[in-house]
Amino acid sequence: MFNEQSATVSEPNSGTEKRLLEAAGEIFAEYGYRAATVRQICEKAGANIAAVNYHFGDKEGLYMAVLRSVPDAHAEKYPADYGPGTAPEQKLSAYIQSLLHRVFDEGRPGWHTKIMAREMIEPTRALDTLVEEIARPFHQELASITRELLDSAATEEAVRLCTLSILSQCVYYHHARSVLSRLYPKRKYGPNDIPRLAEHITAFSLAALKEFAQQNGGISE
Amino acid sequence: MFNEQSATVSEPNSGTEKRLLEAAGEIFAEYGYRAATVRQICEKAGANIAAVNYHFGDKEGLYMAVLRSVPDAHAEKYPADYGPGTAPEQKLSAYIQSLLHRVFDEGRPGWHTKIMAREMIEPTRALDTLVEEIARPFHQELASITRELLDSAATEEAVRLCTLSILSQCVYYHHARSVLSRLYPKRKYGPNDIPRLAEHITAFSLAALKEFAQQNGGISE
DNA sequence: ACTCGATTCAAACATATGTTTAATGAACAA
DNA sequence: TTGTTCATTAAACATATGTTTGAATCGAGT
Repeated sequence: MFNEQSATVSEPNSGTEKRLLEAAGEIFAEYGYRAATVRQICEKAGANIAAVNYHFGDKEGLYMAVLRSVPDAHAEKYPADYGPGTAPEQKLSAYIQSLLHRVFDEGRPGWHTKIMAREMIEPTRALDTLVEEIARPFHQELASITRELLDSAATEEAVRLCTLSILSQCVYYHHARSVLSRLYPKRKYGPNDIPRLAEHITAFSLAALKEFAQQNGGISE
Repeated sequence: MFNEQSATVSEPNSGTEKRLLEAAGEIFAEYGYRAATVRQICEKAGANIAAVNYHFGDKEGLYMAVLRSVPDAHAEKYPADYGPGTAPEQKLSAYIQSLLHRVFDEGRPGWHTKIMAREMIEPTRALDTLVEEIARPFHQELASITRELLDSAATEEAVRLCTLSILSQCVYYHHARSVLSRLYPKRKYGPNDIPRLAEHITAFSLAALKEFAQQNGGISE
């Protein structure tokens, strides 16, 4: 068995573990679990090839550790800081802006988004954890905002569909960025466009929700 | 060099090529270019391992041939059949339904959607071809509908953003299906839900577009 | 029946990659 | 000092996978 202690309990090691996690985060996010190689990761971390197996058992152990190691670096970096008395319209705007920042972030919090995007297409055993710890609270937060904006008589299913409609618009610019950059080479759809995109998505979604609210919860079946 | 003739010109071969293309389409769509193995493909096609290299040069040649071999099997299977006099609202509805069918299709036309989804996350050299031959006409078709629904004074950029907003909702249920099935295990979001999803997306998008049209083209900057 | 090109086949080859192993070093306690 | 434990290292190992090779097989034309 490998050194399981140091993976969970922080110890005064020589930092190899930390460097390994850091390097693995970048590599996994950029190349995906399968395409990323332990040699690549170890080289970037300045560690020996056997370091991964020694510290994390195997490649999958390292992957899981990476996901566990970032208990959500995003929330503190791009907080959707609305108070309890804020109007739901402003909450939505803040939420969308925050999510777009997260989506376009290239640094550490960006890992989660990129890795999640890959897990969607090519799920690994880590997906269950990711869904429960990250996706579900994220969905629920937006769902509560949507519920406020819809009529109180709105079905849970209507709330859910609208939530997904809003969410999909935000993540699309990340998912489809390789296609968009080829379709519209002049428009970059990069981090600089966040304000413009956020404004559009917010207006688009608010308009739809307002209309639905007037219709008493929209397509309640 | 390999037998390049038979890859382009149809000849009375013993069908190995055709079976190879068929098998490769499924495997590539399911596992992605990288994870798919030529042994897997050859086994499914009932061909020898060397068949791929003989008929297509290498694995990438087979991949390209697969993409080239389906000049769009979808259009004939799920036509968005609206005439020239149709109201734009109905065009949008038909377009969304058609796209959802395409997205959820498991058979041959479904290849394109699945492969495109993978190319978005992990682009190969085939992406440029895919974008020009498939994504661009598809985007433009929806853009023309959006343009009709928006005010005539709408910016091209506004049209583009709204088009992407609509498109994103449709593809999201495919992209995120692994996450959605875990988030809401009771709701399947499978082929059976196409009518419901289409109705929601159409209503959501139409409501937003109507509002934008009243505002004279929405967020024209 | 024979020939020749195209096709198929089993086997080998080369490489990439995750993993293991045995040796070495470093820090520290007895 | 000596011995023990943890960490690191280079090398080897096992496997998977794309590709190549040379022989065998098939089919059409003469």
